[in-house]
Amino acid sequence: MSDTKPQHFLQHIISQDLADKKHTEVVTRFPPEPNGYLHIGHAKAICLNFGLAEEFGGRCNLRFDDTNPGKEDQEYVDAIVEDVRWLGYQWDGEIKYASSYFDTLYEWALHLIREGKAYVCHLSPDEARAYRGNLKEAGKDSPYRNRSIEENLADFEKMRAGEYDEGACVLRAKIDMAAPNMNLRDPILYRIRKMNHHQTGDKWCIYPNYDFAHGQEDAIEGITHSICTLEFADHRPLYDWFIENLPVPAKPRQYEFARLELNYTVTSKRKLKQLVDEGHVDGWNDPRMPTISGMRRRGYPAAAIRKFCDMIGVTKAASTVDVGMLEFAVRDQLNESAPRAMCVLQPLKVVVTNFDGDAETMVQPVHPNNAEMGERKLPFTRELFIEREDFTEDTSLSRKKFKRLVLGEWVRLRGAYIIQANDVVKDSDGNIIEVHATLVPDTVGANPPEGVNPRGVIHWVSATQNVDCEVRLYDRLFNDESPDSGDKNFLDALNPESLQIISGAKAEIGLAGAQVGEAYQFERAGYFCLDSKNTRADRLVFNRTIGLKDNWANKV
RNA sequence: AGGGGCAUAGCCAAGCGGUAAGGCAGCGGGUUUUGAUCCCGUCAUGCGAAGGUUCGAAUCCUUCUGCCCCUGCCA
Repeated sequence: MSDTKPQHFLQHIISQDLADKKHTEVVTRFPPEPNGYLHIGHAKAICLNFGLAEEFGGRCNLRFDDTNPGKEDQEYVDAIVEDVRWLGYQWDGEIKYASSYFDTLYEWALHLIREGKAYVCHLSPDEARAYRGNLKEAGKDSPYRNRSIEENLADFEKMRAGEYDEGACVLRAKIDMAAPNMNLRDPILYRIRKMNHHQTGDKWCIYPNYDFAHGQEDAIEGITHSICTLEFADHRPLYDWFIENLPVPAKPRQYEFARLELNYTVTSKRKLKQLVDEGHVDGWNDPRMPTISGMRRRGYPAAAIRKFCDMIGVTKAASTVDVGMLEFAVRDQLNESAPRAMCVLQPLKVVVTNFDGDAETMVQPVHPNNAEMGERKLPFTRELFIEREDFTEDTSLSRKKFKRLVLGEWVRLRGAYIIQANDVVKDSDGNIIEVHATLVPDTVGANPPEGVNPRGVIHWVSATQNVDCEVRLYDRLFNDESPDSGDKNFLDALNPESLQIISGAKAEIGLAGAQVGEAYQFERAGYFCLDSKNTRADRLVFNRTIGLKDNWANKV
């Protein structure tokens, strides 16, 4: 039995490279395309790349792979920067952009042409597809494949100068149209896009493709270990081909790992965007979204996401992780760090008939297992609120089944007195609107006298000194374990009850000072945080980040 | 003869020829002024299948099976 965490395959590779003196420093990078918001899957890549750099004393760059102006936007750049920073990572130096290497990339394209390894191809997209062949059959050479270097140089210059329309031609590498790996069938290096780029403006009308950009960007930045997801494994021979055939300053290596999939969750940018665009959720940062901004607004601590990424490991085996594991990480982190408080979601008034006079101040620790977090004061008054579901007239319920307040019996008010329910007041419809109770003297912080047996402990709040709030309870966005799979429409799996809004909740007075970004545990109810979007000075809105673990609900 | 990748418990995942780590979930019990936390115990005679090599195989060899990815001027 070992108490050290075993290393995953990338850690093994890096350890070996360092031991072999193949590298003296580890340099990684997180290279998102700014075409959408980051989600939990990206969090895995972020933790991996930044984590590896941290672990081995190296550096990690944040680099935007912005080679496709048609799909990208500054809005996404800003959101991604915020998310990475929030997750707790600091990139090395300035933020990098693939677009800042466009001049070099252009020179290298020229280099390939001069070497006779690239050519301008005027096949239409449809023709090019036909020439490419398919998985079973080899492709055939483009009729433009063997034009002279001079002709290609001139043509490429015309492309750059904007003399051709979009789609009229592309620059291709001359590799092998019969290669079993489709990526090697004369891949496209540059295509014409006459549009404004969020970083370079109107400087260019030709843009490099991913394959012609990524490895070279890595080389320019001195990346030692270029880590990407499995679907890029087929691109590695091409990645290496460019590194071999271009005067690059370094020879980075690409490694692939399996992307993260979560059950009950969709993580395709397209589908997340659809949820936002069609209004199924309240934006990219809706608390039900698996986006980093959504999880942040929901109240998931960055540390919990990091812990989760550490828990799931890194391998090359495609896997779908149980969301329960993410939820465990969230609870685990919150349990440790969240100050405790009490909040009654569905208030039922309790009148303590034998309590007269002013409020009595109860003192409770902010955290039951960490005295250093201090104490809080709770006003105990004649009129209180308890949770509607914490009271019943049904005296037949067993003590094991109902550990709360039953008419005629006792219950402990958390951090305060033990009370006995004596009577109920009902409205004309028979609904209980008030419970009359008596407190048992001298039971604050003390065991009850002989013969007084409280069934359990319930939370409460003063009816006269509290803070009103709205509470939002969330459930998983999808009812289907794999809403993404097969030919089903993922929208059909949407959970209609994923959001429940409760107004008129009453929280302990100290919560009036709650701040956005802080997490609280409402005892017996779950973990909550202020909603950053809907909270205003005169209206507190709490999101339930996640409920407490409930071992009892499914059993009895 | 397309190419690439992957198979260890319900879900992740260690293991690298010496007799199946750990986590999540589950189950049983203890503590508890949160039905939480915490603590203890339990959970693969078995590693996709079949052969083979070996004193010894999840690890090596052979064959087979299943799943994922690749035919964007996306990344």
